[in-house]
Amino acid sequence: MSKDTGRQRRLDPDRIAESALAIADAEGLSTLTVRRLAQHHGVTPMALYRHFRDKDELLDAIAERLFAAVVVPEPGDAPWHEQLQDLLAAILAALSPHPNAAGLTLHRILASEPGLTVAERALALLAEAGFSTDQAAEIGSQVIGSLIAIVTPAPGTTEDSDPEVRDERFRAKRAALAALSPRRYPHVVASAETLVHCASGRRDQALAVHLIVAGVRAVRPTGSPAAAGV
Amino acid sequence: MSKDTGRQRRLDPDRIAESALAIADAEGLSTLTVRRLAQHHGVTPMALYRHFRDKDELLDAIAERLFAAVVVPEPGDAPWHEQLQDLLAAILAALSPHPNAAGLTLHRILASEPGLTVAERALALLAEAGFSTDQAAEIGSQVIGSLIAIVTPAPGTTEDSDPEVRDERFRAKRAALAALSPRRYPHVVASAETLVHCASGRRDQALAVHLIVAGVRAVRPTGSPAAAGV
DNA sequence: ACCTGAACACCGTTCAAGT
DNA sequence: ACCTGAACACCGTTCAAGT
Repeated sequence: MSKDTGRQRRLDPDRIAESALAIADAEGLSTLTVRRLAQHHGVTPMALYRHFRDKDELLDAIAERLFAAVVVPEPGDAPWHEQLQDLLAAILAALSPHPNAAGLTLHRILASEPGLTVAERALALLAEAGFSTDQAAEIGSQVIGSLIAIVTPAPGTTEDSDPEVRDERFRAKRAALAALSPRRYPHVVASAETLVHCASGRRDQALAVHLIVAGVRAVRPTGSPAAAGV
Repeated sequence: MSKDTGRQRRLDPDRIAESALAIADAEGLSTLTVRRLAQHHGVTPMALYRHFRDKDELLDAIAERLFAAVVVPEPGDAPWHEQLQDLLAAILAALSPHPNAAGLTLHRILASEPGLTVAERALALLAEAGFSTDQAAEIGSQVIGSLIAIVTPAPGTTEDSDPEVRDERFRAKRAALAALSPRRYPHVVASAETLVHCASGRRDQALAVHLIVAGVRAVRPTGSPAAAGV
């Protein structure tokens, strides 16, 4: 084994953020503590503070990783709304493997280079659609927020590693809804099964993206812009 | 002073939840601790556990208060989408005075009577629109999530009581965006001002509701239902 | 430069008592 | 029935040392 092969410090920001995300994925964001993370690296809690100023900066790094995983589609000739749909699908594809951590991205998209790349592409498409810069900012913020809402499950649904505990809570929730008065809450009782599914993150993502894009198209200013796209 | 006038225990769940919401409003959800809440009532932390099983049940009570503040419009003769728009506006009106606590409602709408009342009305309108029970559940979940996204500001924007500290952070964020390369992020830089406004919760709520309702209308099944509404 | 160890000021929560 | 007091097992973070 030569000395320069695999030469790297035990700790670096990337490896720390990676393992932090893994912990959040496996056991929930609330179990991700500095002390637990340090223990996972066989190190004192304070060792991590050489690489992150505080815990919030660690969470920033996780959000950055999530945005970096978005495969932003190249600008093409398709209508703006099709390209927007593809971009939203790409964001969802990056976030949905990490439901416990996805919420971190909500207010951090402008705080890292990968996030800015995603935001820039979205705003460009909205400008192409004919929205003013202000409208594009408003709508872009709303759209990213809706996307996070799609992917973020109720706390405690993904966090328990024991599938029995999860299933138990699942059944309990369904039973609670089924026990409601069908006279007072007929639609809630009728939709109980699907509502519980939605609460645990198993949403129809294609429908949700469709709904978002359709909404954006509908509020588009009527005067058609110089750019392409129906 | 007669004995039966104003006779009530120092602590009861309603008063506790009320003051808890006030603390969250004033100084942020992260400063709402059991110990701080107890101190506010001049009582030992454990005294609160006579009225709430744990902190999560306290948060449930706050969410219930928020849903209870929604003035659900009476069913009327207007088209379903107008009634839906009014319902969403009513929810927004109840949540937006409490941006720091609004996020609590996301996954708790089915956990209290006032929340169920709101959910039932929304599902009824979606059924009237012609959606199946499953579709209505999917779409209703998505809509409530988007609403929360409208009202929830970036953490730290409302939490600091000092307006100087808030303004300072505000300026810092705007400056950071303005300092970006206009070649790489032209649209982000152009929208910087509005993006920062949106991040701090000052969204165009009417536009957002319009976008949501328009999206719901667009994904509506084409075969028009027996019920009224264009 | 990178990590340790002890300490500080907090958390939510349990348990056994008090009145 | 309602509240207290002490304690437990945690937090994030500071500071002063170690190598």
